[in-house]
Amino acid sequence: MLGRNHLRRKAARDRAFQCLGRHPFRTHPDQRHAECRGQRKETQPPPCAAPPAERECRHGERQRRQNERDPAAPFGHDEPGGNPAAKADRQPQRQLIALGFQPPLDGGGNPGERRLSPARRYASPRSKYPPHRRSILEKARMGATENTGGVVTRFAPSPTGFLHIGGARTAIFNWLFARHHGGTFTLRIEDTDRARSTDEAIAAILDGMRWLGLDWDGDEIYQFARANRHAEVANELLAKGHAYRCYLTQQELAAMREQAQAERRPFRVNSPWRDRDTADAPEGEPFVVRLKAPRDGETTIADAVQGDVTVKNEEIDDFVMLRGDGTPTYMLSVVVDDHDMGITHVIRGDDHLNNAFRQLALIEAMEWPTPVYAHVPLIHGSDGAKLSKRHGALGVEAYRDEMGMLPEALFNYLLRLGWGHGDDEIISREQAIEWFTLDGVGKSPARFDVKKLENLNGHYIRESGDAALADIAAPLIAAHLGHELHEDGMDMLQRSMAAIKPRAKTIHEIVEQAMFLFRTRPLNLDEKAKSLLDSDARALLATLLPELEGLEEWTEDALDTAVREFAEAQALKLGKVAQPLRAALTGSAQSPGIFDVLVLLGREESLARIADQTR
RNA sequence: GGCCCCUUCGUCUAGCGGUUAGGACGCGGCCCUUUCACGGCUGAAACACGGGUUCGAUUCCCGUAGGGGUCACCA
Repeated sequence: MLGRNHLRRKAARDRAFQCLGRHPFRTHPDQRHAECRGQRKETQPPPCAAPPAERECRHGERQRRQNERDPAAPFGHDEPGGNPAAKADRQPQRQLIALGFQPPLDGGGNPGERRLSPARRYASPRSKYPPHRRSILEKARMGATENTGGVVTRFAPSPTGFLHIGGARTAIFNWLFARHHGGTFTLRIEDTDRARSTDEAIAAILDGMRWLGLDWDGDEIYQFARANRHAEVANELLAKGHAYRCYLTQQELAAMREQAQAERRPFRVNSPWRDRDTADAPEGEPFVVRLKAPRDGETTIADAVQGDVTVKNEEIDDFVMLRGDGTPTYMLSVVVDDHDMGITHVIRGDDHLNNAFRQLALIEAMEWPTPVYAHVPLIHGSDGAKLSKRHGALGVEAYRDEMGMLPEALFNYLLRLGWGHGDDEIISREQAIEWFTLDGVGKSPARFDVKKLENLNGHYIRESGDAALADIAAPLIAAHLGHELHEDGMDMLQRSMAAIKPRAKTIHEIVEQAMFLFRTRPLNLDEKAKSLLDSDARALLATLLPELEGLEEWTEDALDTAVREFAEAQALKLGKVAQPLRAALTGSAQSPGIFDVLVLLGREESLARIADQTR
């Protein structure tokens, strides 16, 4: 798996870092121009080929800024404070962000269908600031970015469902990468699909993020709120001749598609409007705005995970940027937002790899700097099929609520799924931040393995504090009992954790195993407990009972001694006494150590439960 | 179907031209033991296949097979 892939990936990474001017070893300026990410071949000279004086090479531009800051800066932590010149250089970007927060387009979307509350379009649910103040906040936030490690990542879920396991892992990778480099991790809600986006999904995603401890910098950004800005870019492209109005109808498109299929050749939108004179445009007819994607040559992306990926430009179609109703499509929105937010590293699912080429065409048309791409392989179900909503892809809250997982466990498991650091398995959040780099990410898809997750969860349960576990378990126990736990109940639950923890892989197992503490007499015995308590056993307990009643102190040591001496006197193995005792005390054949049980239950309750079984 | 990507134990992975191919989960055995766990020891278990390159390929190159992704006025 490694070998060639590894080397290719490494080469791609090296190049990527060179373009950012931050490669740890090869920092000679001339070398950095040799190969650039996402360069186009043949159609035009490589972006860095021309001397910067004649042609503004954006890579050179970024390069120069970098050098101005600190030519000898070490990798990754090179711009605290920045320098005024560099700062001024980036100013325009931040103003774009500010501009972006305007009311959406008039008539955009379909008003009747809108399911988001108006406020939601402008601000996060927790933001108490009206739209007009957001720009100020944004400026402050982006200003903060200047003082970090220069790395800016984003997690960009679309709120059409819960935060599923694949999205959670993408979020973790983005978060880790930003934190590792002392950079900025942003969250952007891609709610441009008005029909499918819901407030519930947004709440679930934010909730899941917080539960996993993935804190994002600044307020989350709502993409739909920036529709005006997206349209603005499309119009700019139109003005520059990099885009065109396409009057092709859905029917015409469908016909073209069918024909291509009939002739058994790949379908690609080949709009007659691409090169038509604007004067020919039909008056008042609806149109979409398409990007004029390059048609000759090929494009190579130096992906930080996948290595060099090359696609012929003829494969890239003139995708739609503005719909018939004037609203922006996802393809436009991501690129504009990523640019305006200053995203340096786009870490996302493999399924976007093909999109990256389209997006790159747009980026190049705008002459914007290219981010580093890192496309991580998808997670598959245990049977190797793609994880989908109806196929085992649960929301993270299901892992918490239905499967009883701890966030630490899910975090650790997801981190290890598709990423490795030598033989390390148990990795704390802190350790992960220290270790996480993109070259640890594998290229092949991983299968989800619940058993391993559970094992990890067991580990983190054992590591957890008794009070914390009791707090998580208490409401679940209360739900079973039908009433809240009293103070002494909570106390007993917490004290029982030391004995229960090593036996549980999930929170539900903790609850299950703690239930015996709260059952009321006379206990219901399960099948195994019943067979344990045959008449001999009951007689034995009857003999043992006065011994225990006579004990001066009810401690583990005292009980241990008493029961062992009793067993010896009866010429029985300890197990012969302990098992009936366990059945009588817990109603089950398995429980924590019997002396733990006796102590936890207390003298009165223990003796009463034993007595119940001797009658 | 076109294009793109992937392929080491059942699963997650280590491996960076010479290794008895390592670890973890799971599975089997043993030990510990009052049950169940925890813990300790231990066993079975993998380089998809075929060609090259090389003194030597799990590792580099090319095919084949299998798997995945993507081909919207969805994101």
